[in-house]
Amino acid sequence: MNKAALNFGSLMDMVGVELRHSQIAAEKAFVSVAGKQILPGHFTLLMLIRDNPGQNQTTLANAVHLDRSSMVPIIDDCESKGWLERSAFDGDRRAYAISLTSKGKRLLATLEKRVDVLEQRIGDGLGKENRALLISLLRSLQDVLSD
Amino acid sequence: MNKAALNFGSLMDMVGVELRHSQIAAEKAFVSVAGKQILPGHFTLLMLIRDNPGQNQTTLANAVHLDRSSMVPIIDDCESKGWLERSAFDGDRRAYAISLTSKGKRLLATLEKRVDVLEQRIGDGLGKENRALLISLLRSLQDVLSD
DNA sequence: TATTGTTATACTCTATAACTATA
DNA sequence: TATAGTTATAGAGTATAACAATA
Repeated sequence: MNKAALNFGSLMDMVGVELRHSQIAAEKAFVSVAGKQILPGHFTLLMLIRDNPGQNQTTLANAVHLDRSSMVPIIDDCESKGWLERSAFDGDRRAYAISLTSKGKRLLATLEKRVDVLEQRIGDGLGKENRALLISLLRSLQDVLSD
Repeated sequence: MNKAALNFGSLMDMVGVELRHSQIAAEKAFVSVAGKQILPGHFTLLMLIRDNPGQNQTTLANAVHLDRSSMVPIIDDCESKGWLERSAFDGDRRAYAISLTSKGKRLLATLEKRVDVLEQRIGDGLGKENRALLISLLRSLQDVLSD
C-alpha cells in the first residue's frame, strides 16, 4: 500500500487549498445524497430560478458566474427533463422568461430535503454556530477576493 | 442592464453553495497573482512534491484526489516545462520517483511569495484569527463529509 | 448600435478500461 | 495475481467568436 503518510504541512496553511479540498468533498457528498440525476451546479440554478421566476437566461448566467452561451445547454437539459420552461418574456421578444414547472418544483423539494439532512450533518459535526460562522466567513472571503 | 437584484436567499444558507462560489473567487484570485503559466492544482502538486520528494505518481495522485491516469499528463506537462523530473524508484522498476528540479523549486518559491501576499490580504480582510478559524473549519468540514 | 439567445468550435480536466512491464 | 505507469477514448463543463432576431 505504501501508506507513507505524506507531509501536507505547507498545503495546510492555505485557504485556497483547503477550499479546493472542501469543495471536492462537498461535491462528492452532494452526489451521494442527490444521485446522478442532477449536478450540484444545476441544483443551485433550480433554486435560484424558483426564488426568482421569470428572469432571462443572461441574468441567470451572470448570477451563477457563467457565460450566457454556457447557460444554453444547461437550460436545454433541464427543459428536456421537464424541470423548467421557457416562456415569452414580457416586453422583450428576444428573451425567454425562465421558470420551474411543477415537476421541477417537486424535484427541488425532494432534493432540498436531502441536502438539508446533509447540511444538518455538517451542523452536527461542526456545531450549529460554527456552521453559521463558516458560511459567514466564506461570504466575507468572497468580498475580500472580489476587490 | 436589468440589474434586477436577484434573491439569493435560499442559496445563502448552504455551505456547499458558498464553498463553490468561494472557490471560483479563489481560483480567479490565484490566476491574477500567478498568471496563466500554472494552474492552481498544479501549484498544489508542486508544493506537495517539494515537501515529499521521491514519491511515486500513484501516491501523489491519491493525495490530491485524482486517478493515477489523470496524473500522467500533469506530470508530463510539469516535466516538459522543466519543473520536475522522473527518476528511478529505489526497489521498484515499475515506478518513478518524482522530485522538483532546481528550476521547479525557483518557480515555486516565486509563486509562494505571491500567494503569501494573497493569503495575507485574506488575513487582513477577515482578521488573522478569522483566517485561521476558516482554515480550521474547512478542515473539520472535510472530516465531517468524509464519513 | 447594443443585446438575447443560439450555434460552432475548441480547450481543459477528468475518469474508465485495457495494455506493458514489472512485482 | 497484483500493481505502476501508460494509452486510447469519452464525457463533462466551460469559453470565445460569430450569427439572426429584436431592441
